[in-house]
Amino acid sequence: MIALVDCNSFYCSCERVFEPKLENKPVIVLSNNDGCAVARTDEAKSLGIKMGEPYFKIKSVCEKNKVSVFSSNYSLYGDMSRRVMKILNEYTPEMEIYSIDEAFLSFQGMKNNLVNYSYEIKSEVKQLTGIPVSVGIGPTKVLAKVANNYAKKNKQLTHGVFLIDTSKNSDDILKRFPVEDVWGIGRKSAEKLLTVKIKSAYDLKYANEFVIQKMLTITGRRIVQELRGQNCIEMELDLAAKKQIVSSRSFGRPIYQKEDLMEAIANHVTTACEKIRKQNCVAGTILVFVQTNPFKNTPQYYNSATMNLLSGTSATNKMIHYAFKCLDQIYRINYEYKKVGVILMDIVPKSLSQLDFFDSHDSIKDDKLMKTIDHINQFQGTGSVKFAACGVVQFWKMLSQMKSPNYTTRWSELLRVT
DNA sequence: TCTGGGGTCCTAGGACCC
DNA sequence: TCTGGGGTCCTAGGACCC
Repeated sequence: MIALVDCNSFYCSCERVFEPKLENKPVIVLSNNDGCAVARTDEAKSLGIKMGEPYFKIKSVCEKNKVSVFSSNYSLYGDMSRRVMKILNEYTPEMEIYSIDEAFLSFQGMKNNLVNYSYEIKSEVKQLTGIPVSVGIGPTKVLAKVANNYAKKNKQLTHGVFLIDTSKNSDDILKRFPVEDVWGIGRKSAEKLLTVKIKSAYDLKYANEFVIQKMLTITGRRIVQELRGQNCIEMELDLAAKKQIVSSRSFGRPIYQKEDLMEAIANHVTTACEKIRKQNCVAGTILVFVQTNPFKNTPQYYNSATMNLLSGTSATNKMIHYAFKCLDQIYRINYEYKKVGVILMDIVPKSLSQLDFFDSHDSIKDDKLMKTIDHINQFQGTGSVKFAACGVVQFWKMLSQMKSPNYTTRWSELLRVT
């Protein structure tokens, strides 16, 4: 059996840990730039606040109902996530960290009462971190997901833990489970399935798998089989290296000048290169894109430029240089830019990277420089040393007006109890 | 005024090879 | 009238996830 442990309204729960008076009150957390609601507590959901809804549209609802609104605080959520995952790992030798707030736990070969075991996990996580979780258990990942969803939606009945198997009684759950809520079935697939009258997880489970494959490709067929209790989606036990690394951000205000775009891009390159060095890899291709605001009634422009490097690199200085060359190709004057980003691709382990005859690969000097920079920034804080191209004022920075303190990652912002 | 960011997998079709 | 068969690699775009 496999368990899916999922933190309830994770970002909101993190905020509540350090502000307990928010318990049982509506809380939402906004995306970057204070754009959309990306996490809502049950209380906020029942006010009708939808996932991904722009904040400016719900602001009045929030004010009227005294909803606590937070900008996202990723250093806090990342740190809380690490704490939760560490505890989960003590309950199984095999675990897949699926996202910042979810993990699959293998219960293979365990003889315990799995439901009771899961209650134990749930209460330990709550006690040691303050984060409430729900646990779904099933013979496959898809069924564990169904079980988790059921546990979350029926808290009174399940107390946050639910097991689903391949027995007849479980079919009753699947009958009442909308097919669009099945893991891997999105809006488009649900629309297609509706044309052949498949509306529930139950309908999908007993559909002809070859017909489903025709409609939804092999991915859809796998879901059918998983619903039947047949394992098709493997557990991924070790942290796979990223195949592409993206750093991008919307601006807090409209940007016109090339110099400002360059500054932002230099920062994105810095972030992306730090990540790629962390996984001991180099990138063979860089892509830079620029974009105006599609929601605004202004002249629209989107463009990107790619550069294939002769030899892979992870050196920030080199990559900034290439990124600027890309920008030269796509920058057009007089547009109101809203967003730029950098994507690193063709990522391979540094040890396997092809060197080049004319020394455009990472020289020993570059390697030393990057190591030193990473080391300083690790101990003195991100951005303590950086390339001048990254700028100092950074007035293009994003909005983040309601951010909570970095309670767990910054000495100066520790919670004070008075 | 105001609408996020970071990923993965799959397929069709083009280009190319013998 | 009439033009093979089998294969690989690459890319863009779609769909999905959190």
